[in-house]
Amino acid sequence: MMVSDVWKEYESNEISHSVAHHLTAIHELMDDLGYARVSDVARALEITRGSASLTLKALKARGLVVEDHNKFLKLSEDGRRIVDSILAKRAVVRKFLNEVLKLDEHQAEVDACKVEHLLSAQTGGQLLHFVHFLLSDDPTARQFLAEFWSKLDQNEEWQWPVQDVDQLFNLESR
Amino acid sequence: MMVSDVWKEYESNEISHSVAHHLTAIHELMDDLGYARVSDVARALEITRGSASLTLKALKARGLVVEDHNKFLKLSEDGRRIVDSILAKRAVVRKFLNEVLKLDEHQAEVDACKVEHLLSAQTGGQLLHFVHFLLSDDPTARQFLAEFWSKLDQNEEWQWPVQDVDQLFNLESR
DNA sequence: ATCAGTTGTTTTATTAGCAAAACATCGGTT
DNA sequence: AACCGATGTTTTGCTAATAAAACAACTGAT
Repeated sequence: MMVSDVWKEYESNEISHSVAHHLTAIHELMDDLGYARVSDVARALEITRGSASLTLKALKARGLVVEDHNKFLKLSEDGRRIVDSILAKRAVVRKFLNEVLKLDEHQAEVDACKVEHLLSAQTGGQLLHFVHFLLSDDPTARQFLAEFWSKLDQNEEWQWPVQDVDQLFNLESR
Repeated sequence: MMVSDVWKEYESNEISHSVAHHLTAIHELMDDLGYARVSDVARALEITRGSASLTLKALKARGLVVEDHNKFLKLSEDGRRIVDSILAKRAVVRKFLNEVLKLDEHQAEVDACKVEHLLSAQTGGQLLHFVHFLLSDDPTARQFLAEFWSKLDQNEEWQWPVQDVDQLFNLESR
């Protein structure tokens, strides 16, 4: 409880969803085209050039994006660091949702995209360790996954959403 | 790839972070006080009464909140369903982050709060199955967790953020 | 050289979510 | 009756993120 302490930290996120995607768009455009201009970012994100222009101006002011002598954009060192951390989290979450929880690729992609910029570095790192071990060839991990997946194929024990998750765990986890 | 297809689904979320917390605040106030008025919600969320009044008016219009003859609020059937699904996701995510990944409680609470309203029902359900089995007394699950935790205590093999997560998995998972 | 298309910017407007302040309405004290 | 405090609403203003439209500048083809 004490909900009020926690929930406002949401906004305190320095990287909004929009900013995250403007930055990653630049990164991917550099990979794909070798360059990234305002229009390229706008096209990639399917927003107007005007909107992209404004957002990118702000990102230049924040020092996350730098502009060429000819309006070519690239990520600053800080921007690159942010993109790295976002892409790493997205990849790990997507892998977990798709390859462990067996959600279809689109759903995994969408959910990963929604949360990628919200997870702390701590969380991302721990999740990476976890998924890495889980998907390794360690026999214990393999056996665990096999058992989990076979359980998945059996019946649905609860209807979602479960009313009291904590109670569900307490009743059966001992 | 085809980033543009996916990333805009973020906004298409019918339940915003703010709305999620207005609804759950009503739910918790009903539990704690037995009633929920505009002022109570505002206090719980630490926002002004004016802001809460506007948001709650919109929620009444959307049919998620209903108002007593004397300004007392409660959740509609739809509102209750939404709160149930949000709270279930929050509980499962928090449990996973805290009890499996061993993140401290505050971090787990904050991250769970950030993503609770973003995960699909599918994802929430699958994650519940996973965490439930993982924390059960199944010997395979127990052994797997024990091995994972012992690995955690050892050294950090990578520096976060990892540049290419997929490559990390490909190199070692076979 | 002109004309068309692309590009980048700016201005205006919209929406969600907040604060702040003014206002009205109760309910109880005194 | 007069006052005080709590409550609910409305109005005004702010910021982030968008669209839409107007505009200027450059590019290339003819």
